[in-house]
Amino acid sequence: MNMMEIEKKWQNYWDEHQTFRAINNDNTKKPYYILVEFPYPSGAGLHVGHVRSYTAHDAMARMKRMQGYNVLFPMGWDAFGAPAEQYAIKNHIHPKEAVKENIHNFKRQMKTLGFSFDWSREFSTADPEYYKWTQWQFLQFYKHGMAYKATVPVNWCPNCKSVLSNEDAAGGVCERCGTQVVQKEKDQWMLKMASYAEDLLKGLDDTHFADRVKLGQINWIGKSTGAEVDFKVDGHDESFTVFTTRPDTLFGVTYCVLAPEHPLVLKITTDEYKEDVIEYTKKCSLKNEMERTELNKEKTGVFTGAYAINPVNNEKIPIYISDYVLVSYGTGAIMAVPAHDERDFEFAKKFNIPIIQVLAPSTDLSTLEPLTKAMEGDGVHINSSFLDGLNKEEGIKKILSFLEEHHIGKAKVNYKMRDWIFSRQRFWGEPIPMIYCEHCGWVPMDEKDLPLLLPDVTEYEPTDNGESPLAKITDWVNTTCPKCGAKAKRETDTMPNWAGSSWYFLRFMDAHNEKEFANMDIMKYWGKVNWYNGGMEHTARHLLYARFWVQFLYNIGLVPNKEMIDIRVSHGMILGSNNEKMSKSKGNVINPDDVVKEYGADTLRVYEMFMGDYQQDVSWSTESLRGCNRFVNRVIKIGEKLNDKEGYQNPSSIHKTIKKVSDDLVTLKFNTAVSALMILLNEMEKYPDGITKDEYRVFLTLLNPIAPHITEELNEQYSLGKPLCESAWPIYDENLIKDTEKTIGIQVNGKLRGEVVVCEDDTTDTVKEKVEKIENMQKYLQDKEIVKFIYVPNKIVSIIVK
RNA sequence: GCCCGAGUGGCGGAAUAGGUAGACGCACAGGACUUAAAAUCCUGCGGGUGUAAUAGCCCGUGCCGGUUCAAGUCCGGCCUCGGGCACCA
Repeated sequence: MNMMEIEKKWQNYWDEHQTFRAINNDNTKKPYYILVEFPYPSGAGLHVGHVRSYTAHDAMARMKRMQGYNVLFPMGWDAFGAPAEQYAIKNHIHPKEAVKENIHNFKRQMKTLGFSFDWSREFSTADPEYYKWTQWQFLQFYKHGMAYKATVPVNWCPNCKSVLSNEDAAGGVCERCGTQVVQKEKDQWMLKMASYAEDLLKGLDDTHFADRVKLGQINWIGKSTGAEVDFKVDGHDESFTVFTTRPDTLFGVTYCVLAPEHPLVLKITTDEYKEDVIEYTKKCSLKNEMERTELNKEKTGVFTGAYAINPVNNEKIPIYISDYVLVSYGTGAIMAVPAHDERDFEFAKKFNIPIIQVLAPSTDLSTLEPLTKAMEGDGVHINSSFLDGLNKEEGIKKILSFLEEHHIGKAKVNYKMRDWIFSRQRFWGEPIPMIYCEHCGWVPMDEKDLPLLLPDVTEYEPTDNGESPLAKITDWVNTTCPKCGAKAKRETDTMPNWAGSSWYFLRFMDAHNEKEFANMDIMKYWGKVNWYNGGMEHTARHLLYARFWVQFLYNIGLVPNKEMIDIRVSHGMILGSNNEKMSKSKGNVINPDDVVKEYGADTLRVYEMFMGDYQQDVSWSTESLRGCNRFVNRVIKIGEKLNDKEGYQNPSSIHKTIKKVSDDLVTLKFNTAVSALMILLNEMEKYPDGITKDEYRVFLTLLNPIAPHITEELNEQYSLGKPLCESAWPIYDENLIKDTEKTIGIQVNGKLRGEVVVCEDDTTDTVKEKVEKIENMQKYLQDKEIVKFIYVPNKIVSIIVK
C-alpha cells in the first residue's frame, strides 16, 4: 500500500466535500467548539509538539462530528512578531512576505497530517481584514477610558539606541552589542487591566480550566489582603502611605523604606544625606528590573536623615531608601518589621537597626530567645499594647478597626497584576489608531477609516531615539487631526504580540464578517469555546489577556458571555529521545515531515496519541513509533481475514471497546484509547474463522478519529459502507458490557491466596460456599476459625482467620 | 524561598469510587519461516527462592510511619527530579 497516495486521496476527498466545514447557526445540530492555539508561523515549520495537541483535538472533533455535533475546529495564524521583523531587517523584504511563505509551509504540513480544520475560516492576525477589528477594539478600550498613555521604564541600549524586551536584555546587557542596558522612561499606551484583577479572579469560577491552569492564573493575579497605613514625616507636612499584609505587627516597626523612585525621597532627605541618596538613586536607575530582583542579592540602601512617626505609638523611626522596595507595587513604601519579615530582618541586621519582637510562639515570655531569623507565621502578640495576647487573625481585625477609627489607615487589597503595557517600538504589529494633535492632544481615528494599514517600505531598523521604525516613514506619520483638521502625527508604536491573539477565537465564529468583528447571534449560537488547548507557557499571560479582553467586550455589550472559554487544557511537551527539550543545537529535533514520509501520517498520529499521558511530558522514541506502525500494518492485514458472516462474534469486547474509546477521547486519555483498540485487534486476530464485516467496520470507525486516512481507505476497499467521516459513531449497549462471570481474587489475612469465579448476582453465602470448596484454599482455612468473611461484589473476597 | 507537577519492571506507561500492581507498547531472549538477513508469526519476560515441570513461598509502586479486612491509590513526616514565579511587603 502506498500511504502517501492514500493519504493524499482522502485529504482531497475532505477538501472537495468540505467535510469539516462548520455551519453557523445550524439549529438542527448541537454546536461544539474545539480550539487549539493557532501557531506563530516560524521558519522552522511544524513541531512534533504541535502534532500532538492538534491530533488529540482533531480526534475529539472527528468523533464529535460523527456523534452528530456541529463542530467548529478552526485554524489560523498568529503572524505578528519579532522573528519575522528580524528576518525583514536582514533581508530587506517586507515581513508579510516571509510570513506568507511560512504560513504556506505550515498549512501544507497540517494538510499532510489530515487535521480536520475548517479551512474556510482561516485568517492571520496580520491580515488587514482582521487587524482592522483589533484596532477597532482598541478604540473601544480608549473610548471607555480603558486605554491611556503613561511613562514607564523600559530597557534601553544606549549603543544600539533601541528599546529591548526583557528577554533581549537578559543579564543587564544588550543581547546584540553587549552594552550595559539602562532604564529609560518612555511614553507607552497602557490598558487598565489591573482594574479587572478581581473580576479575572472571580471569573475563574465560571470556567472549567484544569487546576494547574487556574492556579497559574491565581498566582499571576497575586491578590493580597492587608492594610494601608499613613506615616507622618517628623518635622514635615509630608506623610506617606505604606501597604502591609501584617498591620497587626505595627508595634514592631523599627524603620520605614521608600522605593528609590518614590516621589517623596528628595523632599524629605536632609542636606547631610542628600549626596548619598542621589548617588544611590542614580545607581538604581542604571539597573534593570532583572538585576534588581536578582537572586540572593545582598540588601543595599541609604538613610535619608528623615524620621517617620509610627501612628500607633508615636515612636520616631528612621526612613531609608532601598531598591528592595518596588515603586510599582503597593504604595512604593513599606513599614519594616524586622522581627517578622525575612527581608526586613536581613536589612536591619546589615544596618544595625533595632529588632522588636511582637509575636511569640507562646505566651510564656520567660522562654523567649533572641530571634536568629524572622518569625513570619502566626503567634501570640507581645509588646503590642492593646493587641497583646491576641493571635494573628484577631490582631489584624482589632488593629484594622483601630486604624479606621483614628483615620490613619484602612483595609486594602493589592494585586501583583499590573496594567498591560500595550505599546511596542516595532514595525511588525498592528498600528495603534491614534493621532496626536498639538491642539487636541490624543485623538482616536475615525472608525470608518480603519484599518490603518502598515505601510510598505524596505527599511525596518529602529530609529536612533528608540522610536518604532514607523516614525521614519514621514508620509505615513504626517496626517491631519480628525477633530480640528490641523496638521497632526500618527502614533508610531504598534500593538504587542498578544493583542491579536486575545480575541481570535471570537473571530473564528464569524471569520469573514465585514460589518462587525463577529455577529452577536452567531456568537450566542456557538457559545463558549468548549475546549481550548495550548501550552502551559501561555496560561499566565495569553490566557489572562484573552479573558481580560473578553470581559471588557462583555461589559460594553459586545459578547454574550463574560467568559468565552470553558475548558482549558495543556498538553505535555515532547522532549528529544535524550530527554532534553528539542533544539537544533542539541540535534534532537524530529521533523514531522520526515516521519510522515517514512511511516505515514496515521502512524505518527497513532504514536503521538499512544506515547503517554497527554498532559505529561514524554520523550520521543523511534522504536515505539515503529511499534505503532506495526499496529497500523496489522489493521490493514486483518482485512484479508474478512469472512462473510455478520454481527459480532464477541459482542462484549466490541461494546466495551466502543465505550472505552468514546469515553477516552473526551477525557484526554488518548493513550488508553489506542491501547483498547490494540487489545481488540489482538483478540480479533485470534478468531479462528476470521472477522466479520461488522467487526471490521466498527473497528475502523473507532480508530478513524486517530488514524483517519487508512481507516477510510480500508472501509472503501472492502465495501463496508459509506465513508466513515459521513457515518455515525457507534453506540454501546450497557447490557452487553456487563460480565456475567468474573474471576476475582481471594485474600486471607490481607494476602492474596487464590481466585474464584463469581456470577453477577452471587450472594456472600454462595461465594463463601464456592471458596470453601476450592482445594487450594484448604490449607489456609482448615483448622482455622473464620473471624470475618468479606465479599465485595465482583471485586474481591477477603477472609480473616484465626 | 514560594507555588505547581511527577517518582510504578531494562524503557514509555496501565490500574473508574482503596479491591488479583505491571494492561498496552518498546527493548530483550528463545523458537518458527528463510540458503541467509529483514519483515512476519509463536512463546517467555519485576526481583528472589524453589520445582523435573506445575505449584508453592518471600519481597516489590522514591523513603519512614499511620488508618484499613485490604493502600500505587487515603492521612502525617521526609527525599529526589522537572516546571513556573521570584525582594509583591
